[in-house]
Amino acid sequence: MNRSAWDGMIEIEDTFVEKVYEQVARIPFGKISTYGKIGELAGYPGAAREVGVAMSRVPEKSDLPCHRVVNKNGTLAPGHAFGGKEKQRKLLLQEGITFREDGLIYIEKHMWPDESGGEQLSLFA
DNA sequence: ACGTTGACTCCTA
DNA sequence: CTAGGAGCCAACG
Repeated sequence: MNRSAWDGMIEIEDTFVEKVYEQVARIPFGKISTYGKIGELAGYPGAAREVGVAMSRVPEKSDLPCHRVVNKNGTLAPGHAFGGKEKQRKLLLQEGITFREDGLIYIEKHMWPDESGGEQLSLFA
């Protein structure tokens, strides 16, 4: 088709960033993931830093749930996103994410994908 | 091709 | 908690 058909469309780029966006978009409601894990899922293990950069490049109009991506420590972004950590914390709270008293997220509780033993997926009955 | 940069992660102090 | 340093990797000028 002509390029006119792509008018206004984002160019299809098979880049690292593209795949990262896909993985982030797959994070289910009420779950969170880490930069490193997202990069790993995207096929770029160890590229946690670039995942962060990719997030910063996300257009505001995008529906990407970037607030569900946190660093492994359980802390939120320094504040570049969402207009501050407080806002991100609120977004996560609305999704049922629980925080510790020190403000850190229970990573292990809401981590996605859930790779813990697989006791949940084992049930078929 | 090279040097910088960065919403990372791990370590030490 | 903060402050460095090192390793890591892709995007960008």
